[in-house]
Amino acid sequence: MVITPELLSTFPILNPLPDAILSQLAHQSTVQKVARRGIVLNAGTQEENLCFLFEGRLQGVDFTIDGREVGLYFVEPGEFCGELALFDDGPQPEYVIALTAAVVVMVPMENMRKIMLSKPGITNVLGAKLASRIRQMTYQRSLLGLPNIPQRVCCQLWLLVPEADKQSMEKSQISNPPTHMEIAIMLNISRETVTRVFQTLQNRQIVKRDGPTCLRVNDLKSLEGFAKGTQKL
Amino acid sequence: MVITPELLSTFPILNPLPDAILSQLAHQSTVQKVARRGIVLNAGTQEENLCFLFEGRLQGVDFTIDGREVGLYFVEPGEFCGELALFDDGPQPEYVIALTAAVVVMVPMENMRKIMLSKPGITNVLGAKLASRIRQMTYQRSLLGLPNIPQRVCCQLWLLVPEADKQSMEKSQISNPPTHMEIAIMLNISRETVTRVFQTLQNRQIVKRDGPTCLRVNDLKSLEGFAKGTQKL
DNA sequence: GCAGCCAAGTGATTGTAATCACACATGAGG
DNA sequence: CCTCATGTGTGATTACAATCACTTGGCTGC
Repeated sequence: MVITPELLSTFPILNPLPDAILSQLAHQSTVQKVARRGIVLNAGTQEENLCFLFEGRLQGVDFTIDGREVGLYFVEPGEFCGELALFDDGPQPEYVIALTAAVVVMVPMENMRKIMLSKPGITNVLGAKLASRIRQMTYQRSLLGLPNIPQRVCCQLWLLVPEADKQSMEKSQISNPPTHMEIAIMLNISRETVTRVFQTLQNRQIVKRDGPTCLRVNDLKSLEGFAKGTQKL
Repeated sequence: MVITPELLSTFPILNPLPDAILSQLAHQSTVQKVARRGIVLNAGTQEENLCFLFEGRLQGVDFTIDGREVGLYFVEPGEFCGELALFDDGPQPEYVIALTAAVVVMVPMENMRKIMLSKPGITNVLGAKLASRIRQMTYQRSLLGLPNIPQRVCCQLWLLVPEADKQSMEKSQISNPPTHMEIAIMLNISRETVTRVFQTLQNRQIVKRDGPTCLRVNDLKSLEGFAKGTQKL
């Protein structure tokens, strides 16, 4: 598969760049197909690529001292990851793995850094990205503080509901939902516990599995209630 | 108390700035004494000051949906906080409170932003600061993944040991250590549990209280062992 | 078509930290 | 000096999620 400037410009952060730079970047970048569970970015080493997600879903993961997996964040199509080194030349602190088969565009860090230097606008956008990452991590940390585990799960589920559907409060659906295990490591709970919460939600017709690639949310109101803590599961 | 350019230049990030800019900043900034438990930065609103810590120790804290306090990070003298809005103009996501009586220098966000624009070097340093914050949060998140609670406490304690002393592996001390409660909210555990771990450490002569403002660490090796998980408490 | 693998479902058991309800110590401030 | 607030120490009890040990179900690839 060949990388066109048009393809690059589908990524919000690259979109404002002039065509000349985009086509240059397009030449230097590579497309990679990653299998489910495949490693996209390695921890510990200095990454030489910025990773743009075209299709699929990624997850940033870390490990505890005793080897347990810890889930940090999800990456959705149109987003990118691995940008930390752009700012401090340090090693990538966490792994990024593919939760589904995914297509990513790898843009060499060096080229990106040059663009950053010449285009303050891009620096600002990248800075804003770091800032939003911190906001997200702060929120995720506050989730971990919830002593009520089912509520924690509902909050995470609520986060996965598309923003558009949250307004209308009609039925919604989550495509390619993370596995129970993937949710479990994000929330610091066991896989079985996630399963049991899902069982309860299904019994109450709040969510419903629709094949392996889709989770229907039939009762957004209730889900929100459990997430916000106004109703107890 | 009056702010001199010299005082500002004691902060590593401001140090490289030319004297002219420093004296300008000095005029625009204010010193504030904050009482223990006093609020330094408010969450939810857009902060108009960058906050440099001169003396004391601060803590970034957030709250869960159900109102529990969550500890995010500590701020040590020479460091600063509240820099998120510089990048995305968003609201401050977390509170910053004083753990001890503290002296802070408040630098108006607007002025700092101007300097950022004119001095790419400063932008880089600020970007690096965000990056290091993400690294710190990632590490802290991995701590929360530890199922062994005493180990979690020891890790946090180990983090508070001055870097210099970690090399020599001699006795060390932590001045103005956080209270048990402050540690508890960082680690998502109860205050009593922290107390009990400290009891065990004291019984084994690994740490020892030396007045309310100092915690002596007599056996760094053991503490490290517990933190890394090579020994069990 | 079957083997093998991974995700998910489920019951039984257990450990362990949260919680509650105190007591005590210390220091600040009127 | 006494009071109050705050931090710490401690036992008893309990709840609740982790863990273990399975089974089931669906998909993939040979």
